Amino acid sequence: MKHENIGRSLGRPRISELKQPTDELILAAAAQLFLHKGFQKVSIEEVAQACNVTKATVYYYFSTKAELYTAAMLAVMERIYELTTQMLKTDIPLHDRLLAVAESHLEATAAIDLNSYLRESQEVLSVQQMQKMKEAEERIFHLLERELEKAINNGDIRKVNAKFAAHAFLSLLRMGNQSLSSGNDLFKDSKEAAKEILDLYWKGLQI
Amino acid sequence: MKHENIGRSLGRPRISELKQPTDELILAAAAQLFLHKGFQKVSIEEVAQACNVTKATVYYYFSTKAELYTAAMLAVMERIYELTTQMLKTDIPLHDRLLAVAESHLEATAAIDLNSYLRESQEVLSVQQMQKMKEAEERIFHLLERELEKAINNGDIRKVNAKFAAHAFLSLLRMGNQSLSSGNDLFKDSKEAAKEILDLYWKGLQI
Amino acid sequence: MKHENIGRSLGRPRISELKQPTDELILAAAAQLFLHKGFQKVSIEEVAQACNVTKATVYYYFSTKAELYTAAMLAVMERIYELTTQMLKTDIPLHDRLLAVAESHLEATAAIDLNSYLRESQEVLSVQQMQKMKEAEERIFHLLERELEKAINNGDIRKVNAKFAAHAFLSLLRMGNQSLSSGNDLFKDSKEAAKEILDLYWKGLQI
Amino acid sequence: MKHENIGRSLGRPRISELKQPTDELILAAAAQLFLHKGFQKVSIEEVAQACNVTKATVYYYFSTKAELYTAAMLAVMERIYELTTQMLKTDIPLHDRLLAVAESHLEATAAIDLNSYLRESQEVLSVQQMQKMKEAEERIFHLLERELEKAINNGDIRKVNAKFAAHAFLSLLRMGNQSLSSGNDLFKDSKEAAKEILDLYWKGLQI
DNA sequence: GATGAATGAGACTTCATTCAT
DNA sequence: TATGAATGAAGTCTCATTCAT
Repeated sequence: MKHENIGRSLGRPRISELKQPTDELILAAAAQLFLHKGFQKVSIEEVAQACNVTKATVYYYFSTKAELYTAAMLAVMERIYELTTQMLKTDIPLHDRLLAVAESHLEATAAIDLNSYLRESQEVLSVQQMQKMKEAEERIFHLLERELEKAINNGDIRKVNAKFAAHAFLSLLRMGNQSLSSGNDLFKDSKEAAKEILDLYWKGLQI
Repeated sequence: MKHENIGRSLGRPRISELKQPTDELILAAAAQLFLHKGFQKVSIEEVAQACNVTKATVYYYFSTKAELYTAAMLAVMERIYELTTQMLKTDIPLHDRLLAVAESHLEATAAIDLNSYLRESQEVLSVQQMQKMKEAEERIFHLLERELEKAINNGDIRKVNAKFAAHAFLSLLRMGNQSLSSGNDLFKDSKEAAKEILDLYWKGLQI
Repeated sequence: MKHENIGRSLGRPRISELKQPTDELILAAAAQLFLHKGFQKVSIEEVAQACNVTKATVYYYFSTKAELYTAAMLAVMERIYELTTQMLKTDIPLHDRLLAVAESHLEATAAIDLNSYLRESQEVLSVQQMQKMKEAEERIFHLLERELEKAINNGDIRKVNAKFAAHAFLSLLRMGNQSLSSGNDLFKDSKEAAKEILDLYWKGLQI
Repeated sequence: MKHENIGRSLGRPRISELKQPTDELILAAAAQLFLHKGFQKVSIEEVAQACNVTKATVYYYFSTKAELYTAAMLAVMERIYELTTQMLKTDIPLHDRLLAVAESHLEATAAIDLNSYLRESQEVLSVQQMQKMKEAEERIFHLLERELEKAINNGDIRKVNAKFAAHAFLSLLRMGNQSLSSGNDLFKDSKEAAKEILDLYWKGLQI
C-alpha cells in the first residue's frame, strides 16, 4: 500500500506537503462518518465524496470497507487513548484528574460505545480486525483501571473491582455524551455534565 | 427463491396452527433479530424465514421495514416498561426495588440502548416513528424518575436531578448487559452484576 | 428452485402458458451466450437483456453467476446426451450410427470442449458445481464407450482402450465444429466434415 | 516501445544483469499465466507481481493487455513452431517423426487450442492481433501439411485433404494434453499417450 | 527505465418494495 | 390472508489504463 514516510525534510513544508496525504484524509473522513452513522449506513462512495476522490481511490488505500472501518476506528481510539493518558498522568488528586477526563470526553465525541459499533459490523469484520479493535478498547480501560487500583491501595476509594469501576465510568460518560448530543435537557453544558457524573461516580466509590 | 409448499390443510387447525397469529409471530421474530443484529443487518427475508412465511407476507402486515422495526422495538420497550412497573410498585425500600429491577434487566437482554439503535436507523425512520420510540423510552425513564423523586423528598437519597439519576441507572445496567453478553469476566453472573452496579449507584446517591 | 409442472391442462395452452417459464427462458439465453463467449465475458446484465428481464430477475432464479452457468451448461450437455443416446440406440451397424452422431454433432454447436470451458470458470465454480459438470461430461463419454466396447467384443473394431477411443472421437468432432464455425475452408459442409472425420476415425480403429 | 539494447557494457555482466531483460521476463510470466488461466482471468497486476515489477512497468513495455496477450501467445506459438520444425526435418520415416512430434507436444503444455483461446479474447483483440495469431497457428499447420502432402505423393499414406489431416492430428494431441493434465486415467504417461494417439491416427491414414 | 497514485467503467450481488393472483 | 414473480436502486469491489515524477 504505502511505505513509511521517511526523511520528512525540516522546516516549513512546501505546498504539496501542506495537505494531508490522501490516505490520512480518507481516514479522517471515514472516522467522522462512521462515528455519526455507523458502519452499515456509510457507503464507500460517501467517504470518497467527502474527500473529493473517487471510490477507486479509497480502495487503492484500503482494500475493503471493513479494513477502512477498522483503521478509522483504531485511529479514533488511539486518539482517545492519548488524550486520556495526558489527563491521567498529572499530579493532582485522582478525583480532579477524572474530572478532567470526563470533561474532555464530553467535549469531543470521544466516548465510543465499542460494543454497539461492533454489533453492527459483526460478520463483516474478520476475527483479526475485531481482535484489534477490542485490544484498542482494552488499552483505554486499562489506563483507568491502573489509576483506580492505585487509589484503592492508597485508600482513596473503597475496595472495588477496578475493571468494573473503569467500565462504569466510561459507561456514564457515554450516557453523558448521548444526552448532550441528543439535545435533551439533562445538562446545561458539558462542564456541568462532567461535574454531575463525576459526583455520582466518585461518591459511589467512597467509604 | 422458493420454499417448500407446506400444504395448509382445511378445517380446524391442528395444534401447530394454534400458535400466535401471524403478525405477532413476525413481530416476535423481528424483535429478536433486530435486537441482536441491528436495523441494517436484518433483512425482511430473514425475518420472513424465521417465521416460515414469505417476504410478501411480512409486507402484508407491515407496510415498511421501518414500520416493522418501530413496531418490534415498541413491543420490546412495552415489555420492559411493564416489567419495570411490576418491580417498582411493591412496598419494599427503594434500594431493594432497584435491585430487583437491576436483576431482571440483566437477566433478559432487557436494557436497550435506544440511542445506539436509533443512530443506525436514522434517516430511515419517519419523524413520527422516531417520536414514538423516544416516547416509549421516556416512559421507562419517567417510571424511575418518579420513584427517585419520591425518595429525594423522603430524604432517602440526596438531592439530585432525578432524570439524570434515572439515565445513569439505565446506563450502568446497559454496561452490565454488554459485559455479561460479551463474555468478558467482569461479573460472575447477572446477580452479582446487579449487586455491584446497584452498590456503586446507591452509594453515589447517598448523603 | 421451482417444483415440477404438475397437471398441465390438456389441449392448446392458453396464451400465458405459451411462452416458456422465465427460468427456462433465462437458461436458454444463458446457454447460448456462454457457449459463444465463455463464462467471463458474459455478464448477467447481458443475459437479462437477452430475456427482456432485469438482472434482479435473473438472480431471482439463479443465486449466482456460477450457478446459472452450471445450470446452463448442464442443460446443454443433457441435450447432447439425449441426442447421442437417440442416435446410438438404433439397429444399424456401429459405423453408420457413429456417422449419424457425427453429423448431428456437427450440425448443432453440439460438441462442447468442456475442458476449455472449465479452465475459464475455475476458481469461480464450487467443487460441487465442477463435479456435476464433469459427471455430465462423463455420461456422454460412457455412452460411446459402451458401444465401442461392444464393437470390440464383436470383433468389429480392433482392441483399443474404449475410453480413449471415445475421447478421440469427440475430440475430432470438436475440431470439426471449430473448423465449420470459424469459416476456414476445411470442409464444404457439416455432412462432408462428418464423413471425412468418421473415415479417418473408423480406419484408425480397424484391423 | 523499446529501442534496441545498445551499449551493453562489455565484459562479464554483474549478477543483476544476468537475468533476462524486463520485457522478456514479463512475456514469460504472462505466457505462463495466460496459458493456465486464460485471457480474462489473468490481470495485469498478477503478471506484474509474478515478475516483481509494478503494473505501470508492464504498461511501459506493452501498451495494452491485448498487446501483451498477443505477444505472449505469439512467443509460445513460435516456440512450438521451432520445436515442431526440428522434429520434422530429420530423415526418419514420417511415422516416426510424427511420433516424436506427438511426444514432444505431450510433454510440454505445447498443444494450444487456439480456438478456445481466441473465443475468450474476441472483441478485445484488434483485427490485426487476431490476424497475427491465426497466421502463427497456420504456420504450424502448414508444417505438418507439407509433410503429409509429401507422404501422400510418396504413397506412404492414403489420399486425404492434408490440411484436414493436420488439424486432426493436432486435435488429437490437444485431447491427449488435456487428459494428461486433468489427471484422468486415460494414459499412463505422455509416452504412452503419444503412442496410442499416433497409432489411431496413422492407421486412419493408411490404405 | 520504472513506479505510485489515481480513476472510469463496469461487474456481481443484495434488498426493500410492488403487484397480480 | 398469503404469496410468487419481478424490479430499481444502490452497494462493494475489480481492473485496465493514464500520468506526473
